[in-house]
Amino acid sequence: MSPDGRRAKGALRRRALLEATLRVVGREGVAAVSQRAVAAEADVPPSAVLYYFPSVDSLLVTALREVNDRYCAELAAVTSLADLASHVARWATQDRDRVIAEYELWLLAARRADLRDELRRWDDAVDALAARLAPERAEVLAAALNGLYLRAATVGTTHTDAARVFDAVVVTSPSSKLGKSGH
Amino acid sequence: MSPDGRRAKGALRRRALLEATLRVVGREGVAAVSQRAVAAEADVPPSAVLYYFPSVDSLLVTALREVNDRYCAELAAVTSLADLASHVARWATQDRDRVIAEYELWLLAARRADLRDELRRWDDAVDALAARLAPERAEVLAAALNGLYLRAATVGTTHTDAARVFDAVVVTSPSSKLGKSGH
DNA sequence: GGGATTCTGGAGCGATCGCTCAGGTAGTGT
DNA sequence: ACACTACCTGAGCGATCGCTCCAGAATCCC
Repeated sequence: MSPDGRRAKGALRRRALLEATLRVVGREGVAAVSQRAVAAEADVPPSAVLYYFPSVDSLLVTALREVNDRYCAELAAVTSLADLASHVARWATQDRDRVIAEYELWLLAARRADLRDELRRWDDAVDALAARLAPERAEVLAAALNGLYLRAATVGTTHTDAARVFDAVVVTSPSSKLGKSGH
Repeated sequence: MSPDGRRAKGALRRRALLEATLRVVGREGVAAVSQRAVAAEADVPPSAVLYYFPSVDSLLVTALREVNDRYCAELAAVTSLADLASHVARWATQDRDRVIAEYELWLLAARRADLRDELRRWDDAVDALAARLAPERAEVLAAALNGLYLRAATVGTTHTDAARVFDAVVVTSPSSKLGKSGH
């Protein structure tokens, strides 16, 4: 192993560029990701972008893969429907920009054949979570989660909103919904 | 009323530009909408774009509003859950490009404050439909519809898939799902 | 016909894009 | 100190962007 100080510095800059890319996507969208915009956000010269990545596109793709990693990991760590509801509520309240950024990247993946596998990872993570939390209602839960995720990008969804929907998914009878809503 | 041939011709070109815009969005995404790209798609000179619309952006916004009109009208015409399921299935099979295009425009609206009302129209149309088809389960149905719509852009959802999810939304007991699945 | 209005479209300006490249800088091994 | 190598960067090229401008063609009103 050579603890080459040069390489270490380089790896640090590479990471800074990736995070700068995510910030730009969150703030202004995928379309705003350009060599110069990311460089300015990361406070490095524009040519550094194309030194660490073969193209601007590959930088974007790498950032997308990283976002997907984080999302899948977050879903994998969810332990219960109540836990899931609080995640959804947090997305809708604090992380709205992040949710929109993820949607933009998701849409990018939906359009490009070479990113199809990233879409699968996303879907598989959702399906696995749904199957784990509500085996008999997995399909509905997966659809509801995706739907709430979409709503989170639109308008503020509160914790009780999300919890109520998930309750309704697994409840034994719709009339029992009168039992309790606010936990 | 004056059947001015000049204005009639102009209105025709204006409409051709709008539909060309939607085709470009469907095929290559919002980012690909440029003065020259739309002009080429509509087979008019580039300067015509900025004659009929004050800016490229306003052309895009007008196209977005039109897409939203169509989507809301389509939802308003749905009569039953079975009907809704067949719509979802058709989106996923034949209209995948259109769905992706609508998502791109939806995302554009989610990011811009001046298009917030279009987002509301979208959500209201979904909520109204859900309340109409399943009054006691409106929230879940709305979330599930949004979730299926998202899945439609990803991977092929069949008619029975959608129907099964909607059945599960309104079914009285999850154990009754054993009754019939493949219909 | 004449004149006003509406539409058409080519030229081109300044800005930005992704990307290339030659040369400069800095850390490494001896 | 030295050459060596890996890392870094400013300048700039060709292409495209949104948009302006203006001269000409088409059409309606009189």
